[in-house]
Amino acid sequence: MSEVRSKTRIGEENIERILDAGLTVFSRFGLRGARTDQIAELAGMSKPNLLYYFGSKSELYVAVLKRTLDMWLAPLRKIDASADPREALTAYITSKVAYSRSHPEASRLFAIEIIQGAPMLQGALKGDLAPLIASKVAILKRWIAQGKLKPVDPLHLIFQIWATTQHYADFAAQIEVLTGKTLDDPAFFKSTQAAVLRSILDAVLPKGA
Amino acid sequence: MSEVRSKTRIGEENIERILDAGLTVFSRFGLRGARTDQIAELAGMSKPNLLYYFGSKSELYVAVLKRTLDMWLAPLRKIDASADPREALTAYITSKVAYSRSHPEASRLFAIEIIQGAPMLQGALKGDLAPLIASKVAILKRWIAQGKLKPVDPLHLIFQIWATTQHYADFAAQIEVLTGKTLDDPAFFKSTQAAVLRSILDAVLPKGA
DNA sequence: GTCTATAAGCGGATAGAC
DNA sequence: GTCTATCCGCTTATAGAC
Repeated sequence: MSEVRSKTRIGEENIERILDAGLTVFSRFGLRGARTDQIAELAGMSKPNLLYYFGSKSELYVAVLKRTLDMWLAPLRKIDASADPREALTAYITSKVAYSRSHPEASRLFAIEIIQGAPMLQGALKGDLAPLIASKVAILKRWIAQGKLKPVDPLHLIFQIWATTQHYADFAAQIEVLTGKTLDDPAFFKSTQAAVLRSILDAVLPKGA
Repeated sequence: MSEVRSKTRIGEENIERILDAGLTVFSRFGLRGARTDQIAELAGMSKPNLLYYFGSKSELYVAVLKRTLDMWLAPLRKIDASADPREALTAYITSKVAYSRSHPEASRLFAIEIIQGAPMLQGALKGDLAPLIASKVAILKRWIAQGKLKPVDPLHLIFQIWATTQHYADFAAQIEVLTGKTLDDPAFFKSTQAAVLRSILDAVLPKGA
């Protein structure tokens, strides 16, 4: 609720370290399951010191969510009506898979929050995400009307992209058991990107496009 | 670790109620975040009484996971080499989406467990799931060799099916914000099933099949 | 088998010295 | 700004009567 303290260099550094540590722990255990102790230790400081910067555990949780959300939505914002659909979708899907490799914890953080009913994220979903999605749905509809995409349901298409790209971050533990690989393996990363891209483009691009 | 008590009718009933309540709470908060109190209340009994049947919270958690896993894997087991690929995949995908409607909590339970690194499920993944997947991958490969499927990566195909079908259970809160609908809405359920089915079949069935 | 009461310990948050 | 010490509520689990 209250303001985060400190604007000195060392203070800023500590805040960054706390937010990073918070992301790691919250993305694994959610708000309830996370231990403040664990976050403080990971950030390399004492628990009271952490609480000097963030007044409470849930305040820190909200700060982590908020910081991560912008980065999370960046690739989607880039989809532009004037772009070529194939190129725009390719760029979006490619960057989403890359994001699952570079920021799996961010993906898992939102996954846990949403699985729990998005108690802290409801506002952001309704206030920020919903209008953003509405505008992108309009773009997809225009492309469909122009015959540049097959007449698929735009929302289901977006869900499909999210599901398949984020799956490799959220379910990495299962994927590693079944394949022995992670996205950090260059060959596996490449085959993943290709498989996801191909299945979606096949489903939405008109024949011969 | 220890054995679950009681084999009387009333005892069996209580055990069922506890397992059901455990699924509801664990699927929302995971092992750490779940409160034994809450599970007991939902099961309509006192906490000590719950602990009479299951010695500890994590023992109950493992029991819930175990009970749910079989049901979870049932549709996959049915995929048969002698079946027609289109029919087999249609049946599998259709039943997975139906399962996301009828048992969203089961889906979310595994999602949370796997996001957390599958600490309790590692054994089951390696011992039960891995061999099962290996056998289904072999079937998919045979179909590809016979020209009945496009030459896609079988594992990525399975991941794609899991991702897109389970997404509607795991991210239901987000989907409800964005569409105003849940899978309990008959029209939305139908459009979801159609969209998921079409995108995957389009991606894997040879042209004209 | 089920309850009330309670032990035992964890974990979030604060006090106050430095 | 950071630490040690500590408070206190909450949660798991047990004891023991019924």
